[in-house]
Amino acid sequence: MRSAEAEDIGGEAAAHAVAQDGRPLGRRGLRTRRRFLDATEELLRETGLRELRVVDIARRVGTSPATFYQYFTNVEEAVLAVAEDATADIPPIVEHIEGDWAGDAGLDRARKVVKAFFDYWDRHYAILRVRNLAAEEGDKRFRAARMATLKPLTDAMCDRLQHAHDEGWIPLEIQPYAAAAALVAMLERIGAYHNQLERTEVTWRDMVETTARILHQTVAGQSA
Amino acid sequence: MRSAEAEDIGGEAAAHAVAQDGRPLGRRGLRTRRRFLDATEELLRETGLRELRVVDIARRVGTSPATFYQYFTNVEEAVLAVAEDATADIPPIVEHIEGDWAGDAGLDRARKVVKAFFDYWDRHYAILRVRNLAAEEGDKRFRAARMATLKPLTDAMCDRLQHAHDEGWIPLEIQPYAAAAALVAMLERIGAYHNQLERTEVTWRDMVETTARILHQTVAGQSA
DNA sequence: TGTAAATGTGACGATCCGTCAGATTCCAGC
DNA sequence: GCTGGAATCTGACGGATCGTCACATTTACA
Repeated sequence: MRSAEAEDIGGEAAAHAVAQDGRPLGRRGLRTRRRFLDATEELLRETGLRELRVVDIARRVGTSPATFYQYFTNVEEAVLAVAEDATADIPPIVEHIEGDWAGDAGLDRARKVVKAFFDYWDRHYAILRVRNLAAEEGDKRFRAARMATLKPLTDAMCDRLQHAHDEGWIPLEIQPYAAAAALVAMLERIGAYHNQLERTEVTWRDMVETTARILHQTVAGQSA
Repeated sequence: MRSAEAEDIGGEAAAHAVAQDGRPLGRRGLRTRRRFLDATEELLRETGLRELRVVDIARRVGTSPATFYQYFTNVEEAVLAVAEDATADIPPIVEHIEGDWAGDAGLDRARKVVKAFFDYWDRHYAILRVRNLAAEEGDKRFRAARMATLKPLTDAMCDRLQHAHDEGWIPLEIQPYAAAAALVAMLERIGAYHNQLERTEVTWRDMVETTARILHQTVAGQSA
């Protein structure tokens, strides 16, 4: 439910959003921009990246393609803006990571992290997978957007691994930053397709519990 | 180096390859088809998925777009064929997984697996990331292609985890299939961007060693 | 209410898609 | 080596999307 006063028109970027000619956007402009972004994400869920057409986005918003180009130079830019919005939901997950990972409390912490991460991907899967592809294809803006979400997670995880080192919980051959990256990579990939894995043999609960245990074992090692 | 006698024109699929009207392909046709596939993969490396144009593929092969459509109904189908070819390099990795994972020998086995997996991704990254996107976007053919490469790996890994269970190396709460999927997911994701992680702080060797240890710890647990 | 800024659009040339009829190349059999 | 039919290739075309521009409409506010 949105009120007219506190209308949600997007994250950081939207506040400074400008039209293609550089002028700052007014109330109506911001609303239109947001509708384009919503339509972009919807179409990304419904059809694939390659089938994403400016015409379709404009049609869904009920406007003409020409209008679209007043807000974005091309589809990629709209997709990028959607991707940047997804960064806003990361801080709560980081908070779950910070704290004590020792023993059973740590295992429970691991479960919370995994659940939060799965939930995050379930909400944003359409844009996240596209963002990651673009990042891997070398687009610097998308790479920066991915970094903005993964760095806080990796840093927090790295911090815990460093602590585990100091406590002697895990072997010295495990490089904290490398391990943090590996664990985040695991979470990211499973987040992307855990729903495809869940069948009769493997349930959502199995995936969460097992992933949490791998995570905990790696971060807390012999702490129990 | 290719001889005229034993010309490599592609994997399984190519042998049964037919033109769009159903006729089987002759010698020249198979060669042309292979050139289209090579050009497709090259362009996938050089430009992105969204920029992949039939015109460009045809131009690179030195033929007209019309010719392309005699071999494939659209770009997706050519991309799919390239993806299916990449399955051929999987068996050697599976062989590395099979065997005893206990103790230091197991750790060494883990290293071999990680190296082999990284190498596999380095060779095929362009097509693999596109294949995975298409699979996640719901395309059944791409999903099947991914399954064809990941299932042997996951099954082999699952087998080792089951064995670890039986030996009491790892806790019962770790579900073998779920854990196998998680580990393969980790390998896949790190394979996709380990080169972006490797900087002054983290070297290729760090990534291999750390990933191998996470892998070994999860598969062999307290076996040492 | 009037006016300037903000926002939206029709129309257009360029490019790509996918198809088809017809041209060109290959090769087996004479 | 010649030839007819099969295999392969292509020019040309209608349809669709892209991205741009000059101009129309709406909004904000004095």
